Amino acid sequence: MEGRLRVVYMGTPDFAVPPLKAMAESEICDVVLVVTQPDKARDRGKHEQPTPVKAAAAEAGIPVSQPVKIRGNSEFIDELRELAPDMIVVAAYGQILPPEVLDIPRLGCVNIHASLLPRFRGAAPIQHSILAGDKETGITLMFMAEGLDTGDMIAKSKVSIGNKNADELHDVLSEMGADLLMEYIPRIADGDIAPEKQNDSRSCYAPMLSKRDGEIDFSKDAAYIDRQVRAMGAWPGTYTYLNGVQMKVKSAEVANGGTIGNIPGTVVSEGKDGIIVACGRGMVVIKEIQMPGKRRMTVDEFLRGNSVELGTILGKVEDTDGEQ
RNA sequence: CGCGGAGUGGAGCAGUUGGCAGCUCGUCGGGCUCAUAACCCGAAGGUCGAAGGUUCAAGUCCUUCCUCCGCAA
Repeated sequence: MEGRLRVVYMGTPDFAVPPLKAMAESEICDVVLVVTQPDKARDRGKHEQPTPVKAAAAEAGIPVSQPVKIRGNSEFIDELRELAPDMIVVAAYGQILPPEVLDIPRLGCVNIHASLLPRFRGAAPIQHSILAGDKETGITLMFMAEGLDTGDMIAKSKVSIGNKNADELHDVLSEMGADLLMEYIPRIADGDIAPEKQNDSRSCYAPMLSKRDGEIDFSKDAAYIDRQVRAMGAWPGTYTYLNGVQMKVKSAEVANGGTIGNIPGTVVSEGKDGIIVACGRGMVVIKEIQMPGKRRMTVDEFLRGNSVELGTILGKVEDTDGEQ
């Protein structure tokens, strides 16, 4: 390949930061513009905060653009066209790119997706791969098409899931994404690739998660709850209710023994190792929790100053709360 | 100025209408026991987040500030 590639980078959350940094430090391309979602008022205090990608771009001295909406925004699309990028690289940007944008770069639009496509197209592939109980997941580098994560695949990189939670997997995948991207940028420029179509019949979706996806249903299988706790990670996090008060479950796993006969959610044992709770099938031991206004702590710590009666049933108190 | 909770020995908590600062666990010492995360006896360890104010007297009431956290996004 000849000279440096002109690249426009689109991304928003932490996941998209390592690839941006890798490109910014690279000799093979110039990131001429970073596109990220508009700042939003978030967190306690409600102050507007830059997206992680914006912060990283600022540090690297790269100009940033934050269109509220790209589709139908001819002004912004013209701007992109004038930049004449060789390639647009996208990682968890948060907006669907319209066809006019996909056609702009000479070498195409390349997306870094955190799953082994065609499995788990969509917004939350990492979480869903854990929740589904998959043994492995990975990164797929692909060309973007009009559909949601349906484009031709350029390369994949795999990782075993094991007992990793979503946060750990996120960090690993994010770095893998950066590595895979840097490995393939020159090859894409030289045409040294063999894009592969996705087998649509084997695809499935990983829809965006909501807060409610974090509520534990103890009537489920203990193994499922174990996966749920790992899948939800820092956000949305898993929770249940202890005597009517929300209790975040930060860490839990399947407990040995398969006692039956208890109502799901019943606390059957408590001690240094955690609180053991009956599930629809099997039991889980809750090891780390967080109560409102309190910091995250181990169950051992919690029990020093609080007591949980055996037989207490965890879960939402049935009352007039007519929300569903 | 989005709503709200919390800062008390190493850890987690209690502390009533202001009146000697407590509990559980841990730590250290000793004892019992074939033995133990068990049990018994004893000890150390706290400027009660910071500063100011009210009071004979403030962990407790008032003011300001700092830190942590839940909801909401």
